[in-house]
Amino acid sequence: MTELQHASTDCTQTRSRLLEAARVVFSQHGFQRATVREICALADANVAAVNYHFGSKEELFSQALNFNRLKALQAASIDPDINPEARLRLFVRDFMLILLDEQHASSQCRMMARELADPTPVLDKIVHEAIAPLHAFVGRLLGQIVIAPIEEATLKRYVYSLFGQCLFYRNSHPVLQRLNPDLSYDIAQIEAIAQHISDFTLAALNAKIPD
Amino acid sequence: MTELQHASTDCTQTRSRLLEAARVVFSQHGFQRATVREICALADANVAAVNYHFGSKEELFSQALNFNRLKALQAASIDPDINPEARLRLFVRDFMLILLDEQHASSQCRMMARELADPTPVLDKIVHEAIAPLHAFVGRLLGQIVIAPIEEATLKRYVYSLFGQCLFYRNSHPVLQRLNPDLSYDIAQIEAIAQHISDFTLAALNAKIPD
DNA sequence: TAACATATCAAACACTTGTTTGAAAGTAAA
DNA sequence: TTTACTTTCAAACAAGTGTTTGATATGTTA
Repeated sequence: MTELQHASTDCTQTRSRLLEAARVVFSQHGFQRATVREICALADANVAAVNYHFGSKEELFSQALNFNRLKALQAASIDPDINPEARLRLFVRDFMLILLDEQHASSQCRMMARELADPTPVLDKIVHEAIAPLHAFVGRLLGQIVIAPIEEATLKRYVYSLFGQCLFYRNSHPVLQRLNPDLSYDIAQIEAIAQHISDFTLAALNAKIPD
Repeated sequence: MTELQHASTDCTQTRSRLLEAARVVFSQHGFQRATVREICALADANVAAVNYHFGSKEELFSQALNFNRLKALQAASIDPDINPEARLRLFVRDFMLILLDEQHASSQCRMMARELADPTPVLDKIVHEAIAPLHAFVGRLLGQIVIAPIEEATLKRYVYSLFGQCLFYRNSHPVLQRLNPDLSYDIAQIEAIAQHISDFTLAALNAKIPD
């Protein structure tokens, strides 16, 4: 059986069930805490299935990663007919939906966010294929908003300030949950958060102009 | 031997060596990945020492926590003789030094920051004793800067925006390291980061006034 | 010194983890 | 059907983990 057949015929049912289960479990517990046994249980497969189909837990994680949604996000915020400020608002809104909306079936991206603070061997791939382009994209976007010429290093700090605000809601979620116990995000709340971040960031950027 | 003696006599040498080693190892690897064996090796003690002196790894972690530095930070930024904006700048500077300066012997605080995204049984204690007061403190500070009356929820989002920017440099450190491989922070760089965050935040807050 | 509590240690325990194995079941072509 | 190959499975493996144990040292007190 060739590679191509291996990837398309229905003998891959278990394989794709594993991938989907992996995304759920990894995004919930992170690479380290997620166990092969839990993934296999969710996929209704034998414990040995992961190593048979993927070779290792790490390779399963790597193949479960999917950056399509992040790429689509950038494509959607690139329309030249709308001004940069509005494009930023669109971007932040979609980004926060990816990060926070559990219904949004974007566990492929959420499983990524968990690993940023806790290096796994796959982090190099994540940074190279997803984060670096994303930072470059946001850098260009912010560069169009701040009209005055600014140094590359300064622009970088703006990018960090924006991502810092966004990622806080995901990274510090366990803390926020304890600070107000009835926390849960519906779409309206996520959009409100996104609007705050956009307002806050745009206000800071625009105030830079007079300098 | 009473409890009091137990805490003061020199028979506690091993005990305090364990506490110090725990702070180093926990702040480096986090609670989950840190191993009792590594802590004991660093403390030059037997593996059984942790359970003999503390009962469990978790209790060792709990006792190794120390919020004094965070409390001192708040006390230093409360001087009423300087205006709120300058107090904010002081706070952010000290906070970033705690978060980023490896020399600064503040591993007690850094070991805390690692756990925020990855709940351990001790997170409740951390949130209750350290983070909640810290958020409240920064909330009051920001409230003095934004003169116009704002809702409690809005103020909260300002606090999140500030902490998000600060914590980003710690939480996303593995990512930043890969984005520019020659990354390392000396005091001047940390102060530059702190200044950016303060500038960015104050610009955003001041721009809010006309609304 | 003798008796006693405390502290240290090597070894083992109990458990979880990712992974491997070898047999059984399923599938498709000859 | 027979043959060859793929997939599944229960069981075991190997390594790492926090913890416990029982003996041995150490220090204190009577």
